[in-house]
Amino acid sequence: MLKISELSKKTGLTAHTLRYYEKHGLINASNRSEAGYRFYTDSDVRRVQFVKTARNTGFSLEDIGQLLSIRVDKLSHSCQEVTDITRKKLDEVSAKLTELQSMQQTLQLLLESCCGGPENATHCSIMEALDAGLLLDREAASRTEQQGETK
Amino acid sequence: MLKISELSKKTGLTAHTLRYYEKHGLINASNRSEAGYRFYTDSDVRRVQFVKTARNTGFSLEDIGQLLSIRVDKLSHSCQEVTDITRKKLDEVSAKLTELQSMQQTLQLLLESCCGGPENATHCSIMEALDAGLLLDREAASRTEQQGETK
DNA sequence: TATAAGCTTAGAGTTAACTCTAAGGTCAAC
DNA sequence: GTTGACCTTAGAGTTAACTCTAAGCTTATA
Ligand SMILES: [Zn+2]
Ligand SMILES: [Zn+2]
Ligand SMILES: [Zn+2]
Ligand SMILES: [Zn+2]
Repeated sequence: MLKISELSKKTGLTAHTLRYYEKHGLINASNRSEAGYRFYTDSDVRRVQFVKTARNTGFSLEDIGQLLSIRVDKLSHSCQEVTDITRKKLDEVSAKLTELQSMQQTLQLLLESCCGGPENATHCSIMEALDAGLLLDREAASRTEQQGETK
Repeated sequence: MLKISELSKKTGLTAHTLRYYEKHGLINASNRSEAGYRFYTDSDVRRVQFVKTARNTGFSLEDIGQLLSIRVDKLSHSCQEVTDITRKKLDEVSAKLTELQSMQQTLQLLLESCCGGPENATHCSIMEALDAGLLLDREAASRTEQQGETK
């Protein structure tokens, strides 16, 4: 039987977060002391670790709530339900990934185009690209910046 | 001179968002009608488009505030200031990307390991992997699932 | 027994970027 | 001259997942 601070140490989640998860129905302390202190069983600990693992995998607390419902009554739930949740999350992650990759590429091109030096920004190709709606390709940006540098 | 709804159409930002940006010091309407209606000049429009482009590139509104300060007085700012902002954002994006890629891989492995079928989830390898803290590799997960399938 | 550390609760605050509402003034058209 | 579309403001609500605070018990240690 662990007290909340002990569970906190064991899981790396703060006591605040554990109480937050409890308030939101994800976890529970099986027992309480007479004074009301939470006491966690091994089973409670495993549930918390499940939540933490799912969290690290990217699932939202709402997703995790569903996964936990399945976990406690696997006979009443199918693999398909589990994959539905997983695939939905994968799709979200993939979409976000695509968006971020596009941003990364744009930012890299911007950085490559700019001299990054201490002179004033009147010739800055990053500013120009943002002004132009990022229509410049790498070469055009580079050309523009060089004009500034060499003038 | 455009009214706010016209600027909205032109930029794809809602009138609400445009007022929000104004409240936060990013943009402004150069003129107002006697009744207080906002009127935007071409210069205002270009500034809004700059904001939108920077936003699409991933910059926060705070970043954009700094970029705008540079934009209106390029002589007092250096390319280095611009690249500092850009590199910081690139680093953030790259970090997030790494995190999401790890999630994506985990989710893909989970999906590959699970049959996704209509039978009950007592044998589900996704649930097992989450229970085990995702220590299972692809083969182990697959083996586990197959045991369930073939019994 | 007194001090400190740890526990309890309800509830407020944080973050970013919107998003929306209410209450009312303005303007063009019919 | 009255709809109806559009504009104004201040300010509240949204989202997710915490994060923290206050006020007050409890427990362990010296
Ligand atoms: Zn330069
Ligand atoms: Zn530059
Ligand atoms: Zn299965
Ligand atoms: Zn399965």
